[in-house]
Amino acid sequence: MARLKTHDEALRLRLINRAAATVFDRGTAALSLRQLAADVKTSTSAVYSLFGNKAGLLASLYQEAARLFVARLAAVSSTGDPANDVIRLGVAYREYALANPHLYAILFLESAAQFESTEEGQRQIVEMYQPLVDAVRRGQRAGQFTTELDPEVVALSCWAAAHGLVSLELTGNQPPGLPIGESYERTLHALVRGWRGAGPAGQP
Amino acid sequence: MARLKTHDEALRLRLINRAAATVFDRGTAALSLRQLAADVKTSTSAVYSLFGNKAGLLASLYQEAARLFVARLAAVSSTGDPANDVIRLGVAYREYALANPHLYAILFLESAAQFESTEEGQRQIVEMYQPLVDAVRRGQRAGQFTTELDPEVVALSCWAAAHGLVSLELTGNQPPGLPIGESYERTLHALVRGWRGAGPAGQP
DNA sequence: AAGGCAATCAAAACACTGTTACGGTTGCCC
DNA sequence: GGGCAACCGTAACAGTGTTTTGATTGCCTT
Repeated sequence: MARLKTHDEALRLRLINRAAATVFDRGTAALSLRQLAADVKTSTSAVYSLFGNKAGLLASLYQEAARLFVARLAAVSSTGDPANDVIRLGVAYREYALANPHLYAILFLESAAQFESTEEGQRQIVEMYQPLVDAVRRGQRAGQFTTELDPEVVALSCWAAAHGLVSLELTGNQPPGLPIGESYERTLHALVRGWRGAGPAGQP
Repeated sequence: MARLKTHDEALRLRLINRAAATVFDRGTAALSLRQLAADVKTSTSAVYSLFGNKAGLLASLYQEAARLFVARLAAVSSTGDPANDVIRLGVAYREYALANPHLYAILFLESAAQFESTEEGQRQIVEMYQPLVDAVRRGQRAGQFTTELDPEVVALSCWAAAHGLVSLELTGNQPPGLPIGESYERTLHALVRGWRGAGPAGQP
């Protein structure tokens, strides 16, 4: 098993950085513990001492990816137009995903209920959602969104729209001849417009 | 390499069915060619003769999953209310995904630009999109959607919203305490409402 | 109709993978 | 300083996908 917090913090960092680099441009399936250990001039048992196993290493990468992601969203300043803030958060979401496709994949695609089900993972998810939920709440106060629903519900739908478009784009499941970049902001605008008024009933 | 269309079509079917069953309830990572061959009372080289390699086998599973998916969507009849047809297509989409999570994963999650980039894969994608595009086009004619955009764009946004919610649900990335099932139809309704009128400019 | 030939499947070897058991060295604490 | 636990290098284990080898088989041509 793993004993975590004694000696070589430096080795731990080197392993994490090298692993992140490999995953960053070749994916988690291409990450070999043997190769990783050789790259950092150590041996596989170091990985097992520090992270327990490969899943533990990937969990650490998950946390690192989440940290960067939260920072990216936090860098989106809030203006006096909350509805537009939601759009801008969505744009930042896509920018992060396109800039770090493999880290994004760790966060949202190949997680398969491994890290998120832990208490720490749940906390990370809530932290990632927070800026969007806040923007929606401000938008409700400003009369830009319906107040018949919890802000979390509206935020989830915006999150899912952004995630859906980005993930179709990254996995190559977009229909040919339809560049997603051109539809992206338009879709977010349409969704925001749809949440402007009206609950389950149909009138705007 | 593989020579495809000679002898044992029966063996090919047994392999596909068994592989589909395993992937269906344990995922592609848990699919071992050795175990698969043993289950069907043959040897690994049969797999290589028939499918080339594991990727080829998974490509065949992709086509099978796509076939089932297209059939599921085609089973959604079109009514006189196209906007509502879009919602019902979205519901069918989620039903398929929840009933066959691993096949859905093959189609949209772990594809990583393997099968979709082929010509056959592109054709499959277009075929899957078709019912939704048709419904949107009917909705445009009925005045339920803006006519300032191609129906493909509106359809893509609805597709992405459904895909986003379902994929967050399946991978466990939903924020705690927010069952997606309750927000699902509401989100689709909001999006349809948002596409009712107005192009890039903001007025409804 | 019989022989030759290419294709198909079985068995085993190869090059990997993650993981675990074993030892020696190292650093800390009493 | 000495005892002791922890860390990490080496090597073995179990499993994977793939390739090679070889034998059987079924079809096709002469």
